[in-house]
Amino acid sequence: MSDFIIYNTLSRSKEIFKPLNPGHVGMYVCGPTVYGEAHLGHSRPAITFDVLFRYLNHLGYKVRYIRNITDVGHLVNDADEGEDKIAKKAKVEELEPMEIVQLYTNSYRQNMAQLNVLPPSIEPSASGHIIEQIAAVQQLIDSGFAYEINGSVYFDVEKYASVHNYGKLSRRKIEDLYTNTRDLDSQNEKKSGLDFAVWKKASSGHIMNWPSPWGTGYPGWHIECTAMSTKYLGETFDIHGGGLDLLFPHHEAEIAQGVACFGHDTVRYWMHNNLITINGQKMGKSLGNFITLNELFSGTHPLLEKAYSPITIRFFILQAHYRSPLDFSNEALQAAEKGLERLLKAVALLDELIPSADSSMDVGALKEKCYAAINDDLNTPVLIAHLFDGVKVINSVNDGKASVNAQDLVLLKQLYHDFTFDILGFKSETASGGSDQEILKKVVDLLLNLRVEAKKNKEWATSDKIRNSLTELGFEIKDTKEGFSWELKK
RNA sequence: GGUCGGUUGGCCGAGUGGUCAGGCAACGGUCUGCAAAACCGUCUACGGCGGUUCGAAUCCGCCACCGACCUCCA
Repeated sequence: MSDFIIYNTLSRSKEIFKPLNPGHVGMYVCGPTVYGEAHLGHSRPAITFDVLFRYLNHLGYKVRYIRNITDVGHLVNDADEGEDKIAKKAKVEELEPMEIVQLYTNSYRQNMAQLNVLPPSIEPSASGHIIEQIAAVQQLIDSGFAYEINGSVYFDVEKYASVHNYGKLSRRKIEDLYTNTRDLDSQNEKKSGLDFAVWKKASSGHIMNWPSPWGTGYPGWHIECTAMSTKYLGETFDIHGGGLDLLFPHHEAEIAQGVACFGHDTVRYWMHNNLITINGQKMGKSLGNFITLNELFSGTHPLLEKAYSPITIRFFILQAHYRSPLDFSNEALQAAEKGLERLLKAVALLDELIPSADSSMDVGALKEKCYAAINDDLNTPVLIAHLFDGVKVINSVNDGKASVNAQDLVLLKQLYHDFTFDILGFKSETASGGSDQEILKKVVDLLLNLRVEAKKNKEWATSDKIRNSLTELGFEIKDTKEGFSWELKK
């Protein structure tokens, strides 16, 4: 089998993945800031790195996957200078900040479960790691790369850049940054406009704050990831993932903080997923064009023609490569919905195929192609294309136009089970179980048996009325040699 | 303004020097009482201009357009 290759943003090239400790992988992915409902944009990194997590598990690695919950410290923009996002929302709704945090954390987890995103190994929250963050800030001060002014602590970018390469991840030159940095009021006390806060003094109206050696305040924007990733994964770990929008300044700052603390890089492979656009424009809270996952699942948003199931969203996202931009449209979502249905139907059909003596398909070659695709920097669109090639064969076997022997059928089932469900994380969403369902099945079977009788007697009007009425109610009726088959469409 | 990325058929979206991407839609056929589903077939594109090459969507140059980051954002 080919090597597993990952595109490392740091080197801007594809590299063979070799974990630091054989058999084990440590990965850290930037999670959500829980001050609002999860939206379409949140689904892409979650799903991308879920597939990575699943695939590494499939390869037999023991993976520790950390995805944080940011519940403190991110500043809002100019409108509310220096105010904590969570605290701001709390005032508006007159709730305790931690109530907001809990509400949206629960909501996020529920949405992730709907998308069939596996829970990470550890989901640490920033508010639960204040002590570690204070320790990290102290370490930065001790190393000489951070300084305290008026109860706030800032990272000294200029000093860092004189010894290390600041900007190596985002490929920014420090001189360019100087000329392009805006002067914000709050930056007055900083030595340089490039410096960023690692600890911020709490203003009078700031609800979320903690005591520290520098007075009452809250952690800076980037320190939580440094503190929590190294706490759980060590000073050096394998993979750090996140959205492309976090490349600068967030991940650049993380690198600087890590190097300043430990004297060496902490991350071996940096991975960044591209963003989802809507009509060619990025989604953003400030642009007001973002669609929440709950709106997507229920179809309640002016931009949506209908509801789209969570697994349809998952399929839509994985049909594009994670490093390519992906544009949202109803047409594309509906195409994804039908494609997914076609794939899942064929996989279900595998259990009904009757093996023959000979085989007209090469399962081994298909398997090799599938692994080659996923091994090439998680090329899920090519992987899915290969799976569709197999779908054609599966359907042909069912039609008696191709054949598969018993041995190949076993291999084929294993292949589709591994890739469709275990690695890509798709699943069938048709309703199942429950006594209501059983009754429903009996009633529909009864009606369709009546229809079979009508057909026998060539009473086409009756037969069509039964089928058309059921179709109107959302059933799909198919006549087969044995009689009929049906399913209830969503 | 700086830095980086993109422009592929009706739509989405792979692909990096010659050979089928794939899905959706459309059209024709097989099957069917008629359908549906499935299968077979058709639709063969690569922003513009120039260059390199026997050969370029793929490499190089220029131009146009779009986007991202530089400011909280997945």
